[in-house]
Amino acid sequence: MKNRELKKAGLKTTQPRTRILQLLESNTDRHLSAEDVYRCLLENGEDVGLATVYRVLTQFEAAGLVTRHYFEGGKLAVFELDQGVHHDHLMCLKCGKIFEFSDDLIEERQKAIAEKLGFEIAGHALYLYGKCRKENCENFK
Amino acid sequence: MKNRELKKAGLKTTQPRTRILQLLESNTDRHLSAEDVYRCLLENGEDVGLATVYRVLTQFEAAGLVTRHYFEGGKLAVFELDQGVHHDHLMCLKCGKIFEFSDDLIEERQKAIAEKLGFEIAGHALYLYGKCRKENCENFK
DNA sequence: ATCAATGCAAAAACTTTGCACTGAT
DNA sequence: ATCAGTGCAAAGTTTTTGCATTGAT
Repeated sequence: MKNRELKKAGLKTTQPRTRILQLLESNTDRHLSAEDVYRCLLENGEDVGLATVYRVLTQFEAAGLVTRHYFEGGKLAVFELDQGVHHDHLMCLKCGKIFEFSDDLIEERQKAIAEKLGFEIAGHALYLYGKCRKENCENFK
Repeated sequence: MKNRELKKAGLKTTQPRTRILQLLESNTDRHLSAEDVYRCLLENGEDVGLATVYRVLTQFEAAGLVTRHYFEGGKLAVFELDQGVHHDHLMCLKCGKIFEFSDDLIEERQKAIAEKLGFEIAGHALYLYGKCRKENCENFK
């Protein structure tokens, strides 16, 4: 099924691409940076280059397979497997955990606002930042 | 009045800081990167270093005078003078122009969502991306 | 066999830091 | 006179690119 997705995107089924897709699939609850992906693969004995990870993730993004996020604090981008369902993000500044949510009302309002301004929306990103409940909150690494 | 703001932030009134604040004040409709600020100052015959621009902008941010944004496409951060009124951003992917808006309903929903998840909101960012009306739309530089 | 894809190393892009000098009080 | 603030150059981070080699069809 990975192969199918790659094929559909016009990408040859290579080892790095398959492995990266697998990794993202088994980490749908996390958002990984290119460096994260690279390290994970190395730890699993895969022999990839960081440049390839960047290239592959960029290709995946172009193919609509993954979404790239720039969270507050900017710097490194993180990637998330796109599972078809749109959602926004809520990030704990203390432990870095990311929660996802979706709100029809907000989506509607966004559309209305854009329309009023004569804008054709191509994408949008809503990030909330805060502190999650202590019980669930681990310390930021 | 610039001096007052700087004093209030515990920052000495120096030439670079005053100039940068002035520049931001006369560009409230644009969002400038550190590089932008640097170039503008050089063009106006000011003799500043890029490092100083970064330092000053970071200090301004810490003092709550400016807000740093990481727009899609990430990479370079842009800065906006904080004029007290919260607002969200709508960016034209074609010409780079930024429109500001604010919607009470969206704000409310955000609060409600965070509350439901037991989250204490510290900040949030809503960015819409799209294409603005042709008539107003200049080409991206 | 072919040509896309990879790994490595080098470069690029953006930002921060060290340090000796300058400037505001 | 003092010590924060500055400019410059060097270093740090994250990401991209060039090129010879490898690998999928």
